[in-house]
Amino acid sequence: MRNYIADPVVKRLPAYYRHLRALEKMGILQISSQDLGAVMDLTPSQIRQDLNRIGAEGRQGYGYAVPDLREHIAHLMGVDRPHRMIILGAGNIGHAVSLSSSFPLEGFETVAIFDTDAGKVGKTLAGLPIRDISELDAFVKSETVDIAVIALPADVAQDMTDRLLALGVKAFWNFAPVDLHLPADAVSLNVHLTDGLEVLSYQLTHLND
Amino acid sequence: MRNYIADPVVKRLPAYYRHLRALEKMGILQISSQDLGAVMDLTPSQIRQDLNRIGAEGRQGYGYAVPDLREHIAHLMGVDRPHRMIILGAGNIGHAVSLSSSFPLEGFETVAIFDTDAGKVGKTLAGLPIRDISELDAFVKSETVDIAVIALPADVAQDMTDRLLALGVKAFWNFAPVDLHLPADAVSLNVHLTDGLEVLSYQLTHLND
DNA sequence: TAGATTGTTAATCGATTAACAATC
DNA sequence: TAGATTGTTAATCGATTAACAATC
Repeated sequence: MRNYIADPVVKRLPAYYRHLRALEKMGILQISSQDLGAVMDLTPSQIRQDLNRIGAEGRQGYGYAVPDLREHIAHLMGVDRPHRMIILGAGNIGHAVSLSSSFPLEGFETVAIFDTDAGKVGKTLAGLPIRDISELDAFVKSETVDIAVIALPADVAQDMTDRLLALGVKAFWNFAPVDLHLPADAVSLNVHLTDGLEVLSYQLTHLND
Repeated sequence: MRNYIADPVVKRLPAYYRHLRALEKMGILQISSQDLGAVMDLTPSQIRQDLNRIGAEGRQGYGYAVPDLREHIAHLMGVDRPHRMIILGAGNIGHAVSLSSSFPLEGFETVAIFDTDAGKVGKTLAGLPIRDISELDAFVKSETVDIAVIALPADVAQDMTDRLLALGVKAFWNFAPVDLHLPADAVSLNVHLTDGLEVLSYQLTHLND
């Protein structure tokens, strides 16, 4: 528990990762907190605090080694190993997640898709068969499942989550507009797309305040 | 500028709105900061600070009127008026946003979809024709467009945003994995779905710390 | 070596929580 | 009225920024 990293820092890690990859692709292999701050719109001080906190090391007088830092952050976030995902719900969101080409690039592989709609079951989506929900238990028991994508209506999201928890699934990427209730040994990320749109609406409405 | 509301408060508004609607649907028309805090997992103190800050009024001894409060927040966020959206890019994300039934319920209506792919142009999506990008300027000049949904690859997101800015569009809901650069009189919300997945991966990886 | 930049402590800033008088 | 709960000020907590000695 001593290597606990504060939530605001964890939430910045993907942005560090994203910018470091872009820098590396541009051939920039070393960068100071000053310059990285300019790229990411953060203060150099915050960058040094963050990187120090996550155990990354720079070189005084020179800065940070971009590839090393990127790898360090990838390992910390666990994206240097593959993650197997199942998608619950073959609606709009289920389609978009399964068809996305960017998640596999980061090691997040969709291995199964489930739905209750008899009209969808049996069809193919992103090269995978849409399975009937009755096959869920057997699938999760026989295959490794790291993350469940909840792409279901709000009223069934918690029930399905409970069922998956009972099967041992520990991580939930939730797109239903509810906040999932979880035990302490499981984690979730609630996306709430509409919430974001409402925040944008607020900002647009108050552009001239 | 004196009715400036701090960012953390603004980001909580959609959650207030969501819970207040659920409470109202359950027939709960009055609620104390104590009880609302229990529902939303916030301290009563924070709720009173927030509501006071946004100019909502409660009744000492009784609590807050749920319908009034919901309407107050809806008006503050601007979701009590319709918003017209155009979608740039008819890929996975463009499909999901256009086909979603939840955004129209909140007054966010998709009025046009554009793509560059000749194979897609002319087809119908969510009851709308997919238009060629060459029609963009004429469309935006003749119709009201409140929000542009950037559902494009990262490498063209900024260029398209600049083009829309020149046409007078002020709000951007960006799903491309880049941070848009905007003038001070425009607003954007960057969704970064992959970032969320990476945070989830971090939490899953460090479940036992 | 001299200059640049980190690592880290101290200062500041802002958000959250606590407390309680006002009042419904 | 008495009890409950707001509105609001004060205290606390935590995150960000500043500063600078250490050192590459």
